[in-house]
Amino acid sequence: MTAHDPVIACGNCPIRHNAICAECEADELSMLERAKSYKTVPVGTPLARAGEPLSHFSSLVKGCAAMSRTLEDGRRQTVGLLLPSDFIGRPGRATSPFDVTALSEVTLCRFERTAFERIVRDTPHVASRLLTMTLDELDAARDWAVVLGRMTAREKLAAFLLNLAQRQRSVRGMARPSGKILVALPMSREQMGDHLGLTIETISRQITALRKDGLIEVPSRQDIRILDYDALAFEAGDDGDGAPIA
Amino acid sequence: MTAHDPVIACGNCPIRHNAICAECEADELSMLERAKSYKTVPVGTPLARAGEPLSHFSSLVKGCAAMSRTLEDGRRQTVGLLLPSDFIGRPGRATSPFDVTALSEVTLCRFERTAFERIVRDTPHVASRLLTMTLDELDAARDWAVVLGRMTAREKLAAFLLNLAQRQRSVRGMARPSGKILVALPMSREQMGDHLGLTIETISRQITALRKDGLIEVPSRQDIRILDYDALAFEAGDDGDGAPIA
DNA sequence: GCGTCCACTTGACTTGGATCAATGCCGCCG
DNA sequence: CGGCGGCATTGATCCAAGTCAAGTGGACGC
Repeated sequence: MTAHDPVIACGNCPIRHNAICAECEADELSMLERAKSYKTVPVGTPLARAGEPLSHFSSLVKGCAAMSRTLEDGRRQTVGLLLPSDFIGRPGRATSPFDVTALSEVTLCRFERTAFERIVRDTPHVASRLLTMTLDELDAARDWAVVLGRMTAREKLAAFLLNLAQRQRSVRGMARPSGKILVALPMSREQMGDHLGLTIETISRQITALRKDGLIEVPSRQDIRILDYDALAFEAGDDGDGAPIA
Repeated sequence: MTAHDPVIACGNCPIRHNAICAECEADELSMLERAKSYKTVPVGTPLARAGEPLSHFSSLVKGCAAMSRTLEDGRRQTVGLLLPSDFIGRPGRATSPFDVTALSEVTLCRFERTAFERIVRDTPHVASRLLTMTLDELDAARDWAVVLGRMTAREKLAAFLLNLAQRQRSVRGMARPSGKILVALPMSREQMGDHLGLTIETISRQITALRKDGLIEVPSRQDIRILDYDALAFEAGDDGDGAPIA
């Protein structure tokens, strides 16, 4: 993206990790250092509420959160699952268009919003990195539209498990996995339903079906072991051409 | 977003229109001028194919296009409707993740990809504008997920008509409309179905239903007149709080 | 160790939208 | 002007997922 490769790493904080490079002045680094602060919150904490002001731009360092919208009659749709390296908020807008809720204990790397806007404006590496991240999120959101609009319940569940497996692995630095993979479900069946546009009962039935078909094991409520990655990818309508399912 | 307001306008081309400002050097302007070229193609032209290289970054100046993915079994989902000011392609990636097809005669303002990447890198205003546009598209894509995941066929159609009405008006510089509005449908029933995750028959039935309920008129196959904007917004689950339906 | 609670699972039935099958309508071309 | 072809509408039926209603089972407190 830029002429500089990221060099200086900083734990799981993607802003500093990806946006600062050794060739650039130390000023940028110290500016980011001064502006950022870490915060850890327990499971269930609302990190943002739709329409309400958001004082910080944050990047998720640890844990898992869900971005969702709830209609007046109670129907809820999760529009994004946030895992480490994903961000909350945006420069140039004071309010969040969605609710964001911590699905587990969550650690955030936070930047006060106006300070962050200044950083984005003055630091081409950060702006460039943020653009790349946003474009990637956009592609992922559009991929997910295919799942929501055109897939059966079984395909939706398979796509979800594969997506989760890939993202959990990629955080740990692994490429496309294969064979048996233990996937940690950081959410209840209800939240899975909200993510996939299904009811809790349908989620439950499809988990049972995939289990009976030998594609997955369910060691506990919050874990699913994928027994045959490629077979599950086939169920998800992924023809194996590497097209990412979100 | 930036310290500079856009001043120089250029027809419907959003890059130059929004990204260049009178306070900045003339160099930026002439660089963009040299790099860009216009191209007009007839209805049905493929503007991009999923997985295949994309030589240009383009912005849509006139007409309408659909971004879609087709599964192997023929199921298709439109993941984005492109209207004037929307863009095709992205810096930093040579291939398109989706098919893009012209739904009408389309005029593009095109920048050769590597030249555009240089412009984005060297011109903070363009980069900043592109980031804002991408963040807006991301919000819109996530809003659409609520429609696809949680709405009934009737609600989906209502949301679609409202969305189209708003976007067609906003191009012409109007805010949220009300009363009777003629919406031009730049697509077949099949393409509407692909956009909403419904079949052609369901689209047809729901149009008939909304017409019989006095919410819309159907003067021709490619036009729908909204008779009561607020009532239609109610059908779409829009509580009128101004929350955009995509 | 025993009850209680709550999330999950399973079963029975309903229903919204898909599917299959005509039929209608309009534009176009000879 | 008349026939042809493709899109759109309408009707009849089917089925996947939703809804409503019991169970189950593991975690936790007492």
